[in-house]
Amino acid sequence: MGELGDMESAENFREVWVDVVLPLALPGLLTYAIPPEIEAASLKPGVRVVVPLRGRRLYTAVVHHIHRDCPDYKVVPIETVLDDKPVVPAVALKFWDWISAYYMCGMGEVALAALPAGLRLGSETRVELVDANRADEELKSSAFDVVEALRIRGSMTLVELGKALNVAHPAATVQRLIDTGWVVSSEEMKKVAGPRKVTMVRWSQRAASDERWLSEQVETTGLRAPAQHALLLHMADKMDAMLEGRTVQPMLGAVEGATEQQVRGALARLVTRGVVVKFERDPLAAPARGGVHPLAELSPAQQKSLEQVQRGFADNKNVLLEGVTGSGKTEVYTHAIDRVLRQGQDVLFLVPEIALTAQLIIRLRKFFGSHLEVYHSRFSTRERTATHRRIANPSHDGSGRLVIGARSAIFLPFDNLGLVVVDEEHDPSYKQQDPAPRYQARDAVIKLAQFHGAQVLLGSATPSLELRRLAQLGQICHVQLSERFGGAVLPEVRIVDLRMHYKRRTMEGHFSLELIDAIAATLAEGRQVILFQNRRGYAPTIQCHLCGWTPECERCDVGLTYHKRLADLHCHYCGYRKSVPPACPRCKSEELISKGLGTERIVEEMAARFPEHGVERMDLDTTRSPRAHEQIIARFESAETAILVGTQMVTKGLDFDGVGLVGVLQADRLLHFPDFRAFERTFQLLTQVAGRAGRRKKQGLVLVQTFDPEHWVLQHVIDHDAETMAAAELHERHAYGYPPHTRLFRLSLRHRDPYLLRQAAESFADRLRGRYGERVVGPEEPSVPRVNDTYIRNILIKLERASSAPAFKIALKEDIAALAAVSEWKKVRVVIDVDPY
DNA sequence: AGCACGCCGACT
DNA sequence: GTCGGCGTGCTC
Repeated sequence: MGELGDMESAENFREVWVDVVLPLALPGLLTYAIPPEIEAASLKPGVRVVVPLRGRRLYTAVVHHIHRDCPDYKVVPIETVLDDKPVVPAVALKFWDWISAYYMCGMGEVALAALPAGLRLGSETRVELVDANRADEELKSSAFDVVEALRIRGSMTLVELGKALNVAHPAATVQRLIDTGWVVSSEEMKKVAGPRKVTMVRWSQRAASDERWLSEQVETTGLRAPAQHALLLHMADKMDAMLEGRTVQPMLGAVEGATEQQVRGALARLVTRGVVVKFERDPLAAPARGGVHPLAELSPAQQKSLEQVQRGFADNKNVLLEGVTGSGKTEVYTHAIDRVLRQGQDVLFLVPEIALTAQLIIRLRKFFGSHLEVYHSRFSTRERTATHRRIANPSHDGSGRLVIGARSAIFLPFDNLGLVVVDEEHDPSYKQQDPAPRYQARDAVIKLAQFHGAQVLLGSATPSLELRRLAQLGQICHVQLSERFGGAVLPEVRIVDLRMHYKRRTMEGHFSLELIDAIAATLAEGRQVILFQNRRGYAPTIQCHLCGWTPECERCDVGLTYHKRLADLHCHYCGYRKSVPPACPRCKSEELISKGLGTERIVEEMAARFPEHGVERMDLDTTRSPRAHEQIIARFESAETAILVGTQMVTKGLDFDGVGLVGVLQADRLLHFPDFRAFERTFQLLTQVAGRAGRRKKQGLVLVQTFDPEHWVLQHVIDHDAETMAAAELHERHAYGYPPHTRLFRLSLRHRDPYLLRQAAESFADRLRGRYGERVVGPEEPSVPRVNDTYIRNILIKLERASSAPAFKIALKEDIAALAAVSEWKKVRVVIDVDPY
């Protein structure tokens, strides 16, 4: 840059301001001044800066843009610039803007979802005494404790003080001490978690290449040095077990029969002998590149689908791949992915829940090896930060990366995205429910891909009506893969009429004899059974046999769920728990019986009925620990478990040949769910779970128990007729003005006072009705009208797709502001959910 | 997210 | 009567 340029920037610094995104639930951006020592040119959008907030505390913020609009308030300068290179690339920042506008949430909320905690560290307040010898008689006890602690420890952070004194909020006391000149405080940034270094070991070159020499070494060591011997065996064992030829292992703290000291000594000697090599590295760094298998060969049907997909992409269209369960969509994905990776572009592979995809990850790792990254919010901060950093930097060899992740992976800092795959596109977990941004990752990713000039491949055996409609309109390309791979046939679906079985008394507990017989027959054939019930726990509740009393949550308007194993009652809304009372609190009867059916109870009934077979449960309660899910699947795969009982979890990702029968205990629970998507969802769940039965040549059987055997949705499940089902449901939705023909906005109003809330909600709905007429529904009482002592009323607005959403949103914000302008309603919270689920 | 200002219970 | 509980509001 020439002299003139320099002069210009020097001239400008006083009148340039920077707007930043703070990762906090703030409504908008905050404006800061640029101090003379910071070059305005270094403040590129997407770069992180440290800024003070409220005079003291420091926060990490992301530069949004630089501008010349002089704010009409006093601005504070930013503290420091953290990055040379944007942590959020320009495309990603544009995507943040879009999410914030579309889903009507603050940019800070987007940043909170998008940045792993390791990239948004703030400061801590550190305090120290001004004069350690000052007389302390005048101090009262809380302040005295602080001073005493500081005398012992020198200086402490507020958090440390809180822990040491066992006080939740030491800040007030400390502030008084600052005001009276006892202590001084300073802000220091929390330490940034640097790359972790762990000592790893691997075979020396000689040991790795000369197997005979190595086994000699192992043998001779055995005689006189048991610790070295054990270590060598351990290493041999571990390294053989490792995937894809990774030849490293962390140095192990404990080898059987040896102390850590002994292991260290033994290791040192093995290094001296030239058998193993020690080195340091970050265990989270991308694994060394391993042997990569060639892609699986496609069946003619798959090959044809792939070609159609590629043609759709060539037409610049996103593609919906509708493939029946077991048709091998994954193989089609891998070929499409491979092509993009070879072009040096990144691929994002979205899955509904990463925990359920161990099988998928193993398969993909086989093909893509070190190019594969996995990202999920269940991973530690450190892991997520490391992945974020790797994605923000180009790969070493210039090839594309494949990231498999759950919905939050859409916020990774891709700079050169070529393809997004959305597997099981219909799955409701793509929609984030609670903290804002309440985004639908499947929809958002279409926008993201558009910003990148990338394509989207959406796959499902039971496509959502949203995508079917887009396909009908020709806005996406619809590819069908209707043949099960390897010539397998779709299972036979049979409806079991519970009314008839109850009338004829051919029920055993919650099982019809028809289902019991089918289970027995399947087990006798040596095949396995999956039982589906959409309710975890033992039974929904307990009830007094005499007076009908049922326990309810004190803070929510909802019955408590009975968990037998823990012998207590849980509120699934606020987390409240209490133990089962010994007698009915109303009539003192001791006859409290459990009512209803959950997975826990089914397991109990099955174990009693088929004691010689393994029965296991898979639901939210049994998969809390990180590896539990994999282990349950492994036991099922090895046939150790003969009967697997579960919730939605058993409907996806279980691809085993041994399953001969799938039983659905209460289909009515799904059909009568109070939601406009209940029928669509029922069809999807039943079709998905049915797809677990009978792969390969042998046809599987699906039994669906219901009180409503003629229901049209069930009829379509029997016929495997997604097309007709969709047409009928689309027609219904059109008649009642529901998505996908309209867009929905759900306004959830919340307040502690039910009377006040009702008035505010009525008035607000009337105001909206004045503007939008019949499009406004409600206010309605939700199925759980009170959660945690806060009452809720919902208002739904059904907006035609043709009308302008941006204009609507502006008007809506005005209406909300008008509500808040009424003083007694100021405290009514309005939560907006765009495209609610 | 913090931290401050503001209304109701257990203590000098 | 005060100390202090955490319930809502604001942060450039």
